[in-house]
Amino acid sequence: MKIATWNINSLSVRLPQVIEWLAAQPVDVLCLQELKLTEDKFPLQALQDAGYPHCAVFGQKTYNGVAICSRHRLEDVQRNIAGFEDEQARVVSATLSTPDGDLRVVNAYFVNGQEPGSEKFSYKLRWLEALRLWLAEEMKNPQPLILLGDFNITADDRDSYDPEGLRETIHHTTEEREAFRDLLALGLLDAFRLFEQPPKSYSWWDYRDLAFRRNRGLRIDHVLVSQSLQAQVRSCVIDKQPRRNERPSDHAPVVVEISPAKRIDPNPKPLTPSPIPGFFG
DNA sequence: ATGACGGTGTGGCACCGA
Repeated sequence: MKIATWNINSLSVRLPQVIEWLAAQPVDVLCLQELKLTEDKFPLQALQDAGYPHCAVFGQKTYNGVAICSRHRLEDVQRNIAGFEDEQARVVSATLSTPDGDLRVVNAYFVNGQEPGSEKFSYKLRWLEALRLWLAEEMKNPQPLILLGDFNITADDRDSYDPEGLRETIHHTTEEREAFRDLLALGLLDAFRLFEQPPKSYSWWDYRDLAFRRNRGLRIDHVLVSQSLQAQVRSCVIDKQPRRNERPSDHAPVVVEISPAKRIDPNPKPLTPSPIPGFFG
């Protein structure tokens, strides 16, 4: 089971790249952020034709917008954070129903925050706290959960091309990193850091100043899994390939692979006797 | 220090992203 997250910065513009990427990386579930379109403009047919008939879409005009596109059925679709009034379409969650069991998928486009001290920054902190409180309730459910998307936060200095020069600037502030740690404290793990990774691994690069070519980037797109899934996480990688496209998104997709849970067989078959005489003495 | 790049909107630029 492969699940991906990708901020595509306008689905209208990036649809051909999304379809092309899915052909090369046929993940089971693709979580998209920054659709920048309303639901009536969502290219459902194209995704169905690509093998993703189950799409939970939460859009709005101009900004934001998120979607979960899946090969498997999606149930109990929820929009935004329960108990938090929000004009902006930033979260869509659904229960992924597979033969190997259910998984709650929470796809989020976190608030950017612009600049510490700004009105948008305080909105970011309120949004983060609301998310934490809501997920604390969600985590009481025994089913495994995955929280993924564009977090707009570097978890620590390894996630930034210039941690010293950018200290306490947006995506690097103590408040944001504390909010990230508070999410982990709910019982979630940063899937990317479960594995050895190439140094200077980033998921976003500014369009300007040849930032991608110079690898001046940030890792702000994250995959967090509930602890019960830890033993099943096989890999977590950033796919830089689509960032090399002609008119790319500024973000690269992140792909996590999760193996099915090993179940204890309640009726194990008795061991068959060896056909080789005398093998067992 | 600033702007650079790219997307959207009903525009002649401003706003937003990160």
